[in-house]
Amino acid sequence: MEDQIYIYHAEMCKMLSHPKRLEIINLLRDGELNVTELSLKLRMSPANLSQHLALMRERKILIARKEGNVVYYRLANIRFLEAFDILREILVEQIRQDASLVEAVS
Amino acid sequence: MEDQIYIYHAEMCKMLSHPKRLEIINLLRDGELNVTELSLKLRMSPANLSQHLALMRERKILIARKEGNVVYYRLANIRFLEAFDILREILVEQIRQDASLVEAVS
DNA sequence: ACAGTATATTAGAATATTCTAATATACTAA
DNA sequence: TTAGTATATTAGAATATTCTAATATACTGT
Repeated sequence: MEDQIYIYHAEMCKMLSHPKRLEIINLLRDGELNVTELSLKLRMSPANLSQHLALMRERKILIARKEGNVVYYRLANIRFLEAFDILREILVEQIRQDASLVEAVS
Repeated sequence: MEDQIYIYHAEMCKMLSHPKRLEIINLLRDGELNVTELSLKLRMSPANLSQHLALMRERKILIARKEGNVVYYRLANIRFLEAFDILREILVEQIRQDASLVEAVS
């Protein structure tokens, strides 16, 4: 079924549909970080973070590497950053347009 | 708040997180289509389609143009297709890798 | 004004997602 | 072996999303 590819595609997008998961992707832009480091930077509990990381691991957005007691995460594919960046650019453009609309009215 | 941009970004991704909405974006790749046309191609009820279109309009992913009785939709920004295409490429790559893994094992 | 067509909206049930809190597992070092 | 640290898992309540079915609105042609 051709439909199936859209279902997979949507599932991948779902993984990008949470502010903290997006922030995780952005934090891992320059390389790997462990769970404690991520937890501090994201200002969220390790338990909750761990749930998001598990999802992203399952959907092959992240790869985990265990070293002793510590688990390091990195992006499974650098191209996720391309998609991330394009969407953010579109967003910034839209916000800018909305702002200048408000300008024009006031 | 810097967090706010991640929230907007996630909301945009949410709009891409449904198979039918992704198919809508792909169908509008080459220009506009009206609701009846979309409804036929997507094999979904006009009522349900209309709900998805409304969401995508609100989030400025689509633009509607009314001509008499008929409403034509088009992409608000062609760059959504760039994001769409990159994610699909990543996906196809992943599926291909999984397939060759199955090969290797069997 | 009326019937027919195109699209939109609403209500509400079914399902999915997300969080917090509690508990479990894996490892390290004393 | 025991205590401490890092990470993961589970249960379950709160919230959000999605669908179907019914109804509403807007327009066209007669």
